Amino acid sequence: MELVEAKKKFIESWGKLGSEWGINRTMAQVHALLMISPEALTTEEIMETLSISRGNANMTLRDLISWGLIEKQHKAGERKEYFYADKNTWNIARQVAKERRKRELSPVLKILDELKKIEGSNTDPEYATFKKTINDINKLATNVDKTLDTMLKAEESWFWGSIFKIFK
Amino acid sequence: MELVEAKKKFIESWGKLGSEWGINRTMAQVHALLMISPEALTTEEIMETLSISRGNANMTLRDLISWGLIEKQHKAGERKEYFYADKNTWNIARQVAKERRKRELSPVLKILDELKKIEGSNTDPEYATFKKTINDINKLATNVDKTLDTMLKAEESWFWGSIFKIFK
DNA sequence: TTAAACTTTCAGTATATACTGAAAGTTTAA
DNA sequence: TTAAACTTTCAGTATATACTGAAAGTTTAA
Repeated sequence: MELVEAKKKFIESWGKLGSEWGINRTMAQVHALLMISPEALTTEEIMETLSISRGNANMTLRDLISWGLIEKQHKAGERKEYFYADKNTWNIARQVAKERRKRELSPVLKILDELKKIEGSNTDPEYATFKKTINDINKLATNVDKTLDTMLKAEESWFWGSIFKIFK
Repeated sequence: MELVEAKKKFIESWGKLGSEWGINRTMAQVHALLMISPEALTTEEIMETLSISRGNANMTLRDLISWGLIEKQHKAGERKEYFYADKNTWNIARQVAKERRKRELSPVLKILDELKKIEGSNTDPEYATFKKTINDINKLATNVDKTLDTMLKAEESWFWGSIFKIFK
């Protein structure tokens, strides 16, 4: 396999994985492209490489910036904006975890907290089952939340070292 | 908040969370409904409660079964099929992790493995960056894979106990 | 066997999501 | 100021995804 072909395959796979995880395919592809690009790229170059429109490229790049996955760069004496992706995989994973926690896990935790307060009689099976399920999900979600919190603060080698020390 | 209202809210939230994670909203809602239902339900009851068509209900239920999240039950002397959801949250989490690992993580690992083999010169920045990114992602993905493997075999209390012992 | 009671399929349609491309907006240099 | 070189917006459209509902299929009981 040629490098050019391998790049294509990587971009394609990353896009597919993204779409399976609720991330816009194009966004994942642009991210993939920038991750394997040694230099920052312009909107123009991204549009051309991935065959997408200017509008799409612009929106997607802004989105990636809001996810903290890429950054704008300015080159001296140039008008164009360049886009550069952090290539440290651990940072990427942490960044994604951080954003998803904020955008998705936190709101759910808030709702679970409210739902925990519902009153009723445990002799009512409807109530008992609801109560138990909500409590269990809440416990799990809280544990995940705490683990993510630790992960966000952790160094990669320490994190995996700790995990594997226990899990062996 | 009344129990009825709380149930609605839970089903709605679960559906939203699902759709954010690449799971069909209706599928997540049906699962939510069954999770808070003390008794197994018929297709008919599910259709009515969630206002969905027979076709949709049927497909969704089959999907949930293929994810290992619900099961068919037969009641003596009845023609109808009943659907029942495992209510153990840890089992649910494990089951979802297991399926997503099989469906999504494994294929990616396979592709990364291929892409790792690409040959080239490290003096070529295009090659060097590609190589490094692929290797890093591969390492991370492998670690995640191993951790999931442990999780799949683990008891809930042991798992979280171990995690928090280290993370404090 | 038949027919009632169910489940499954799938063509057609609706809905949600993503994308285009041109127009409007902004910035910079002269 | 002007105009060239860019970026942003967004109405209109395309595409992907989900859903409906009726017809076909299956199972069971008598």
